[in-house]
Amino acid sequence: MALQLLGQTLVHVIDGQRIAGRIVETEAYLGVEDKAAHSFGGRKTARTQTMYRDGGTSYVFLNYGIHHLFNIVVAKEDDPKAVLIRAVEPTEGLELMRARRPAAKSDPDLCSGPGKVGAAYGFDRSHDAIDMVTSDSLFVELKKAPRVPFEIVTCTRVGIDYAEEWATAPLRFYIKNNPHISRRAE
DNA sequence: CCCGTGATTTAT
DNA sequence: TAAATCACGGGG
Repeated sequence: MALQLLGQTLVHVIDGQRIAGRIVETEAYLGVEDKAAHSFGGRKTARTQTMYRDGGTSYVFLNYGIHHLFNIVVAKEDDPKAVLIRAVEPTEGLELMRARRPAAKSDPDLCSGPGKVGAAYGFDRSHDAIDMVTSDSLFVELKKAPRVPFEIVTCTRVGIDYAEEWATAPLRFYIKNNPHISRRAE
């Protein structure tokens, strides 16, 4: 699912204004087996319970006390798998994004990282556990085939060195040569 | 390189 | 109740 989401459009409507962008970088978190996942070992707490919802639910959590990271739950109920949206190529609402991300030095820097996406889209804990299938303010616009074909790079995930053998699992995906990703593999 | 920042989790 | 942890980003 992390692969299918690449190239699709993430939309957030605030006060009738659309913030949108093309998903260019994702990471998969594979539920109870994955030592890097919040739901590893079947952990079900106040924070992680939204990971146990049905696919299409948003999962937003606060990271390092500063950043709201946006994920999409992707499996069936009680199977806590999710995809982290790590980077987006902005397409609509650039002015709103710039206002929310004063530190960004250029447009490609607006959403080139998971914390940046959270800030630019205005996400916080109130955006957690939303059913994106029925929501008219937070959803993914799906296209059957990408307008422009792209190559995908597969590599290891970022910032999970503690996860032992799972730290090297090839579960990060991004669109090759896209200037809006957080960082290149090598 | 180094550090802020604070909810969540896990250890006493 | 206390301490450690952490799916990051910005500034030197």
